[in-house]
Amino acid sequence: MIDLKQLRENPEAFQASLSKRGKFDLSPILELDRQQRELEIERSQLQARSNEIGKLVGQKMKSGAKPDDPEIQALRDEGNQVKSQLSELEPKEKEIKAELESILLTIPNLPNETTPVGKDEEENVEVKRWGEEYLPKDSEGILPHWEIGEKLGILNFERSARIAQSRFVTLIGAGAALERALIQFMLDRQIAAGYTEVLPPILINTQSLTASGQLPKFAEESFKCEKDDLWLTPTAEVPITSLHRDEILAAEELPKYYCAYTPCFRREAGSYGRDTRGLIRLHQFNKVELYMFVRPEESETAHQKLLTDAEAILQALKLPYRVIELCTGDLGFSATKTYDLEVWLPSSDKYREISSCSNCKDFQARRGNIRFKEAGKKGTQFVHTLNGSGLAVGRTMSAILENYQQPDGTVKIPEALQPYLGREIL
RNA sequence: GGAGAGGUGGCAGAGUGGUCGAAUGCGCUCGACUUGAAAUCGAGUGUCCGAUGAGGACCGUGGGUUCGAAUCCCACCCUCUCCGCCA
Repeated sequence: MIDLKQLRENPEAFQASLSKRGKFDLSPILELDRQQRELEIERSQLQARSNEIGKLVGQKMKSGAKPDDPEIQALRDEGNQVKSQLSELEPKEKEIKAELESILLTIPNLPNETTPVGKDEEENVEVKRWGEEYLPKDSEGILPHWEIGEKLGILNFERSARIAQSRFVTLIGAGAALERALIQFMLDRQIAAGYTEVLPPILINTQSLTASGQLPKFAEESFKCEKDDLWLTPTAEVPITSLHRDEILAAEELPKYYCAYTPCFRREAGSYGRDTRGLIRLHQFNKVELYMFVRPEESETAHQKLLTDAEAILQALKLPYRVIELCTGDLGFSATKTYDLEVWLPSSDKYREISSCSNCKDFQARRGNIRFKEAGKKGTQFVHTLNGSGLAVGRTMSAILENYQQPDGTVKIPEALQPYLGREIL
């Protein structure tokens, strides 16, 4: 959530910043805010009088006055009058507050000053490439990963559609083992890099999705259990954001680095016909997520670490990738600055997103009311939160299958992964 | 699913209608004592709105009763214990 107080003081700057992302009209917010504050002043004055009356009656009763004493009767009458005035004001103020809140929740984060300005993914900026020496030399006979996988009998889509729907996969034998090995490999690396492993609930409530920014705007993207106010998590970012929701952390506890393996569930509404084959776009996939709670002054440095730690997995697996920085038009709702990692998929002759590393600054912290306090200092501050995939497991598997395929139809296992899988070749 | 208990400040835990935003203990901060530390003693210590003012809000959430609600009433949510079931 954007900072209403700052918006009030500096509306032009907010408007200018947001217009880099798209069209947003902030004037209804400012108007509602003005009305709300007016009502609040009026209301709290009435409440002050009401409190005063309450105290006066109490004092007089204590010093022996009878309840039907005219003086007390008069105060009671006034009290009733004040109450009826309040009962008119309160609902009005509540309504305005609720409306204000509901609009605020739909406003995305402000882009960072350093975020490249652009209208869509076409204008993202490539930051670097890595591992070009590992690119497959010969594109002759290169198969897409789903063909490799089905030939090896390690993944099956047809049967998965029978079990569930399209956009699901069943991993079989070495395929299941490879997935499991990748998860373990990624977690081990990230734990070594300083992250604490968590295994959160993957059914999560509406408040959690609101805190991280998936709701209210993107309800269509998540699966919901209608009976229970529970949703299937679209990414571990969501439960981990709420791990410290409504908490005031001690400053010494920061930074907090978490990594989490979870399945992720996405409805992929609006992507009909895109990536219909293979492991790239599924309703259910596995991911190892990195998440940070840091002090504001640390967040830019932390962002670099996050990126480095995600990259380290691709480097260890010797998978060629590039880093791009998202432009303002392609930035996710909660992010102020995002680097995507894109891994090379030779079958489509393209780099494909395998990780997205974002700094959300205080945006999620404000929505989730996640603060920290410095001992001896007055007041609290919002933490900064960052999240990044480290990495998407299914997409990693497809990259391995494609980049490590051999002319004889087998697939080599990256060296670093061999101890985890217990074999060198599929 | 059945029965019961309970949700109060960083934690524990008092508080059943009137200076209660809330006793007490622990923790924490500062100070004294000490060569230093521990122990002890003293002072302080919630959050939010608001202009670092006045004032207001907050004792699970939302309503209600009352001049006045942490305290009474209603609904909901959550947690715990026992039984059943179950991995």
